[in-house]
Amino acid sequence: MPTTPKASAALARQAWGRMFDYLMRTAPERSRALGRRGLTPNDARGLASLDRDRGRTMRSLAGEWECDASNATWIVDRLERFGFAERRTIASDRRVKLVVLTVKGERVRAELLDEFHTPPPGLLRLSPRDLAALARALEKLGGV
Amino acid sequence: MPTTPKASAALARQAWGRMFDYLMRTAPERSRALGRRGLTPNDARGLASLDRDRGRTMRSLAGEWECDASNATWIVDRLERFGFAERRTIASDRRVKLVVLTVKGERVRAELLDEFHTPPPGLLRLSPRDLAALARALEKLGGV
DNA sequence: TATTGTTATACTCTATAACTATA
DNA sequence: TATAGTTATAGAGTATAACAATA
Repeated sequence: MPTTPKASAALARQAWGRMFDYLMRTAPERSRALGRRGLTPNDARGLASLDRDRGRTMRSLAGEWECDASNATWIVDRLERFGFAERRTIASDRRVKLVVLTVKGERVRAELLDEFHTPPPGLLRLSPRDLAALARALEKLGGV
Repeated sequence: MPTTPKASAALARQAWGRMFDYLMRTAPERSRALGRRGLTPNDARGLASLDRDRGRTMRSLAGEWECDASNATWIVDRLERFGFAERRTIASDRRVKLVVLTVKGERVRAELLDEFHTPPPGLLRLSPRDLAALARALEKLGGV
C-alpha cells in the first residue's frame, strides 16, 4: 500500500473522529443504563477503578480521578453505602485505607461492563468481513 | 468468508468492547480539554446540540438532553452567560424561544470538536493498512 | 514536621413544583 | 384549559480549607 506519514495521519483522524462520534451518539443509552440502577457516571468510574483483591488507597484513587481527596472520600462513602466497596486498614501504616470491592460491588461492576460492551444494533449490520477488520485493527491498539 | 450470525455477533461485541474501552481510556484527556476552557461536559453537550442557523426550542433541547425543562433553562443560561448562545423569539408563537449559537459559540464548538477528533498518539502506530480498514468500516457505520 | 484521610463549609448542578405569559 | 418557558426551592455533587491521627 503506497502511503505517506501525512496520509496516515489523515486516516487516523478520520477513523478516530468516526469512532468518537459513534461513541457519543450511543452515550444516552449508557446514561439510561446507569439511571435504571440509580447510579451516576461517578459511581461507574468508581466501580471501574476497584477490584476485589488489589486495595487502592484513597490518595491513589483521588489521583486517578483527578479530584480532591475529600471528593474521593465522598465517592467511596457512596459506594460503601450501596454495599459495593469497603475500606480496610493495614497494620504497617494505620493512616492508610485500602478500598476494595465487595462481592456485590464486583457483580454490579461486571453487569455494567457487560451492558456497556454490548454492541449497538447498527454495528451488527456491518459485514462479517468489516467486523473482523474492525476487531483486528482495534486489537492491535490494545495497550496504546 | 465463512461465517454464522453467532460468529458475527461475537465479532461485533469484540470490536465494540475494544472501541468502548479505548474511548474510556482517553476520557481524562477530554476532561482536561474542557477544564482548560473552564467548561463542563454539560456545556460541551450544549454546544454540540446547537448551531448558528437552526434554532432549537427549549423543550426540544430538554428532550434531547433527557432532563427537566428547568434544567435546560439553566444550561442555556450558562451558555448565554459565556456568550456562546442566544435566545430568539418568533412572531408566530410568542411563548417559544429558539436557541442558536453565537459566532463565539460556534468557534468554541469547532475548536472542541477539532480537539476531540485529534487521534490519540497510539492510533498513529497502527499500519496504514489497518488505519484504512478501520476508517472504511467505521464509515459504513455512518448513520446507524 | 510531613502525610493520610475526614469533616466543615460553600458553591455548582439538577430536579420538582409553583408561577407567568401566551395560545 | 393547555403549553412554553422561567423562577423558587431543595437536594445532590464537588471543591477549598481546616482538622485529627499517624508517621
